[in-house]
Amino acid sequence: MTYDPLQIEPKWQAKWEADGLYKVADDDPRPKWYGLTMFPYTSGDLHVGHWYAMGPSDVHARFKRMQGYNVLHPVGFDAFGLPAENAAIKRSIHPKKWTLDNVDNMRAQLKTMGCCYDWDREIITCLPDYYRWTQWFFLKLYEAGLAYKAKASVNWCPECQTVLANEQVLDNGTCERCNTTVIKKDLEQWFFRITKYAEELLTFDNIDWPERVKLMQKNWIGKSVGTELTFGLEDGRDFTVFTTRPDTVFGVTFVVFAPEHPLVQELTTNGQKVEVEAYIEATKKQTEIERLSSEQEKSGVFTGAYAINKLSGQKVPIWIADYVLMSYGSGAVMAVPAHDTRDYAMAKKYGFKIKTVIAPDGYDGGALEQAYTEPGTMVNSGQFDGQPSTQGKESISDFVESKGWGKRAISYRLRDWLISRQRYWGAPIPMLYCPKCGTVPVPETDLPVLLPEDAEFRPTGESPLTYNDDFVNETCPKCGGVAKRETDTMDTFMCSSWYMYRYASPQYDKGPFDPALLKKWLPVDMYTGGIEHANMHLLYSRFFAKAIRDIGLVDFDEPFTRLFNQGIILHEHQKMSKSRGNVVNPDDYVNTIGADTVRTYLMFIGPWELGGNWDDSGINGMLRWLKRIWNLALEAPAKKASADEKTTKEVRHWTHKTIKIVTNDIERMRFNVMLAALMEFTNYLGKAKNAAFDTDAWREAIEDLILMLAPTTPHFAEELWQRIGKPYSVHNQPFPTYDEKLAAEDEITLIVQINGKVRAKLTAPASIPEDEALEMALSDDNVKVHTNGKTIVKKVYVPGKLVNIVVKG
RNA sequence: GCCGAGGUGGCGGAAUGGCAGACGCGACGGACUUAAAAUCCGUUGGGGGCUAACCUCGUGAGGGUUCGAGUCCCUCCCUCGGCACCA
Repeated sequence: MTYDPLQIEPKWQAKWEADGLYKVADDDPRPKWYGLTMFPYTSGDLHVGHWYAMGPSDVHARFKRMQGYNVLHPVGFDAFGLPAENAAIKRSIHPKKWTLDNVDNMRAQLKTMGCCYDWDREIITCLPDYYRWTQWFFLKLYEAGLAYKAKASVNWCPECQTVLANEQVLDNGTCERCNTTVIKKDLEQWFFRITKYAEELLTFDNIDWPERVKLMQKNWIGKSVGTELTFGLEDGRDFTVFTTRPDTVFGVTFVVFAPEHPLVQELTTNGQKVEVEAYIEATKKQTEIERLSSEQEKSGVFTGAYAINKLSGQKVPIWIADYVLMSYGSGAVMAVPAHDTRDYAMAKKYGFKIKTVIAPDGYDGGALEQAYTEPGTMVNSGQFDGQPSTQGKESISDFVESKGWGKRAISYRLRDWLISRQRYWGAPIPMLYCPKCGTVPVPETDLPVLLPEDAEFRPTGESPLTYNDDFVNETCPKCGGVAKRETDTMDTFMCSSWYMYRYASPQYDKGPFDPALLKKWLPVDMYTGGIEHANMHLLYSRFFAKAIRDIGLVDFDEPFTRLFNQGIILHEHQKMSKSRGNVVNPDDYVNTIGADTVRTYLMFIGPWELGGNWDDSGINGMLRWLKRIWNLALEAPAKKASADEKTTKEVRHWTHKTIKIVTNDIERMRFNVMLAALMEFTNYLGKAKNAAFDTDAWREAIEDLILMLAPTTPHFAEELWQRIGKPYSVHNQPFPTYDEKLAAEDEITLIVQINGKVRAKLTAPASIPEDEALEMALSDDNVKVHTNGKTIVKKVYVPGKLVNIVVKG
């Protein structure tokens, strides 16, 4: 009988399911271990990219199981959202049907992977017993003052007919879903106050996350330390600017307001009105990206008004320009052309004075060729002259604070999280508007606010729910009068900000989670998924954990203790996408060579974090390898040689050496190297078979090999385990452990170098002392050739490794 | 522009500062076969050398540190990712 994956894989999947092999018990006394993979979006079919995300993380979870942990490794479906709705519209079917059909399809496909999922814990975010709690969390955040409604200039996608979070706008100014150019709209929207946690989100203490993700989040949050300065107006009023360079305040030669700044309308003089209005209109027409492009030439318009620099007493003109943003700092900046490249460009174009106040080393007092933005010595700055500018930042801030002209301040680039969506397929925001009582939250006991299924969900720019009278008209829970429901739905990132908690008690109906089980399972010990969520899901989830911690629902600060980002799997060296038509469907491979081979091949392509190109030319190598193992384990050699002690010792050495490498590599998520080590081991066993077969050492080697393969090829290992006569199930066996003494080499290859070049490779005992090693090296023939007639200057000995002899002449 | 990751045979890739190219694919040669597939054995970085020992060049380019550099440092080139008029 040869290895036949198509026969054995369905057989074991059925048996595992019937036996509940992967059911996770909450009362298991063993230490818990929570390994989570980012749940898939219900986009249709599973492709090779899903396997790449889910296969290796299943291997790691299975490894932890075998190491004796009570492992929670659940799966579910991220099921609300625009793609489902758009696809449903295109096909003229209901998003619910489309989504749940996809769930059925994807679940069936997932089961063919042979992962150790406990399907009783599956969650689907678009079902009422889930989104009820999404709404419940909204109410909790509202009560805590972390959810608020405000009019804001928001990103609007004309194609999707909805607002987008900043994170959903690509860097070319287009919608991440449909690549339509995003425009700005002023709308009343619900926000979560993520900015309240900006500072805490910058610290990553006690979590083991990749540096690049931490850095991406730090860049996204964009902390700047500076000073808020007040400037005077001619009518005696004040306004504020934010600057990181208070040391340059004596160099201010004009002030710039964002076109939307509320003071602009008041301050603009009659003579400038026409020009200012025209500029504001032109700005509105620009996309955010055009406006923020540093490529674009600077432009601006004079308001006719003047500001007074309190420190220098100078009067400077107030302009408006589109490069100043209302949403950052105070929407107004002091312009210092001598020391800021943007202000310099404005000054050159419109003829503002350029006043040097920070002197570079060796400055001769002449005009600067370009803005000097580095530190230097303060000049033309009154009482502060002569100070180093770094010190000047502090002394000017002190001075300003003492005068009451401003204070030290911190600005963040991070904005509050906009969660309203004017679309149908999402969790309704559980709020009511009463003409008498104002904004009223839906009482917890009335949850869920069900998403009506009979809605006309074509996008119109308003939420489709607006046209559903049964949904909209409601009684005010406070006064009993007529109230109207909020018709916007929530951003789906809200659903995924708390799903990891739901797995702890997925059927619990008295709250989003059973507090005792949450305490048992959370936080997630190992979270894996793509890095594309660095500034979205991963940041929102961290915010969410901190927010509900402060509400008193959880007692940890971070939801994911360790994070690992796998890379992207490409096809034809491009990202897989339906529109490009290069999506690889794993089913075709599963139905011909089996899931175990696909799992193995995906892990062998390269380091998991780097991703790689799917090219099936190498996949046969994996199948060949598994077949070789099959024969190795099950077939007696044709010619049996007699076993000697040297052979059995060598077999044990290889076994333990391999266990050591494999254990280490799975912990490090270096699956490609782990497989290489297992291949070397099988190559060795193939050579040793004739002599070692039927010895205890051989049987141990085969058993340990099967156990080491169990996480990677669960069906294959189960079948072999049974065929060598071991009791079901291989997946309840402990992972092999190694004996350091047996794993250690007792003979080494001693490398002999002359001037750093290898001249001999000698076999020596691992414990060879320095003098013996040198003697052995120097008596080698080839070494003699290279040392004869030369003076030995130096001898280097690296124990157990090499000798380097340095010669001269 | 700033920050980060990376650049190693025909290909995917391996290598705590210590044998560069593990492991796999592909290719070539051989065994088995009427034949093919499958399987098994061998060879496989370039150049030289009796296809021997061995020598030599070689990890994007150029310098440097070191007994010794794919690995550390400096300068530069290329690819990918993030941020980008953020005051």
